[in-house]
Amino acid sequence: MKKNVEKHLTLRERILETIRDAIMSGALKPGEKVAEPELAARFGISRTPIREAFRQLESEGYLSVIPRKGALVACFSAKDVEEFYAIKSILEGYAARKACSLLSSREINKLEAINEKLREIAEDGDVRHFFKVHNSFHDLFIRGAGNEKLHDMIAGLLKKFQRLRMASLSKPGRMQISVEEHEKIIEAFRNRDAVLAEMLVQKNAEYGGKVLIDEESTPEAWSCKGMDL
Amino acid sequence: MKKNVEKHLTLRERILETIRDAIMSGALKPGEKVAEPELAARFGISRTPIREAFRQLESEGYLSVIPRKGALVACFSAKDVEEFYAIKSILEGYAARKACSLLSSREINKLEAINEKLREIAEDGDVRHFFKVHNSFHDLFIRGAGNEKLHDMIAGLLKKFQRLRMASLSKPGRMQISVEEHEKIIEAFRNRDAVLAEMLVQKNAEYGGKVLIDEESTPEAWSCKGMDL
DNA sequence: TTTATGGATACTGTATACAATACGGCGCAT
DNA sequence: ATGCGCCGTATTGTATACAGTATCCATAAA
Repeated sequence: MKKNVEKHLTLRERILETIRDAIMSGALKPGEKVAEPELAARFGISRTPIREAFRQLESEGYLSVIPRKGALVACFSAKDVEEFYAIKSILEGYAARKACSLLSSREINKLEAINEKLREIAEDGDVRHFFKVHNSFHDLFIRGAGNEKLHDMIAGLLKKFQRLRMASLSKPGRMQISVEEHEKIIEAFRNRDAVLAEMLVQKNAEYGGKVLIDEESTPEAWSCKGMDL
Repeated sequence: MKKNVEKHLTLRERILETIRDAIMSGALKPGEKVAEPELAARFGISRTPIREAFRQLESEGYLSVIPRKGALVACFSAKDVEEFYAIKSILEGYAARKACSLLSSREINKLEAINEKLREIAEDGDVRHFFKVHNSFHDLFIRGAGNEKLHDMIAGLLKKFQRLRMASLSKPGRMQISVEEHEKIIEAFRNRDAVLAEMLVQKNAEYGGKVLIDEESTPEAWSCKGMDL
């Protein structure tokens, strides 16, 4: 669309995106082995860029690389999920508190518009689309906190756990609840009630986590229970 | 000492540590170019492991790699510093709040012991030693929050900004103040006053940042003002 | 004197070749 | 039949070779 100019991506960068997308989308499943020669053959390139991409994916937490054994797609334990949502809750809550006094009314209107769109999408039941727009909602007020590093940090976390959050939003009625919660959050922003905004966002995040954890005992898609590793 | 058995580190892992240490210690200065061939020659190895280490260091934020140009040691802007300490404050504060109800009295005693040691070291004025023990103090109660991911996240952040924190602790009187603040934090832990503990830890972190930022205008060691890049 | 241009040089990006190690299967002994 | 050990194969770790591009400097023109 707009970035067609930048065709000078290195192979490493492209393969990095490709693998990361495959992991996020679930095409590569947790616990699954990812072999260099196979990928090299599949994409018709040498192992070198693939290995370098592996190193980045390892640092980002998408792969677990065991020296001289190979790379596995990272798994989540129930504890990981719990911890993730706790951290998400804290960071997003803080972002909301800060954003409360920084957001322009124009931006708050934008949030309102996004949420109305979400309401429509929720009725259609298109989870993937909902997810995308939902992200833009959170992105907007998190950016609004004026702390880039915080924004990047949250974005990185969310990306890594994308599959989980998608699963959370897929639970019946979850999308509608989300829209209503957003409504309250927007109201808090309008009233410049930082304490309330922080609290609401925290609860919102925590709820997302609970939805997943309460359903434990079912062997969720993200777990690796009983895998040999 | 205990892990001498594990001599089978890959070259990549060793070079990774070496470069990271060089950056953290300041041997490689912010903005400085890091060339692959030079390192390869210096350590008598090929470029391959070095390049892979670069990819990890890039993901960890130690290097800025510009495609087809090379790698530079990452710089900090005043905004970076500000944002860093804001995030540190939030995360450590939360850790303290959680730890408050989870720490055993045995662990609180340990904190007390560490702080007494810090008091002694502060009198000697050995900043490096103080820094090390100081880290173990924070590490203890952050682990005490029972959230591993949170601990790893904070540890990663701190590592990246190690030079800054060292600079902060080096300011005259800073070590003594730190010891006194720790004393109050321990007291809050003993009284299981989670709200107070969180507040104190937050203030403690914020203060560390202020010390650095207030001294701006002086071209600090971590800044890259006026560099060509 | 300043700027533009061209080529030499050096570095990055990628491929390939080689070395070292882990895995799996087969045979043998108990 | 089962367990142990050896060997072949496959995969990872590292080195090297080669291609493409950016940088630097010298030379020439304005």
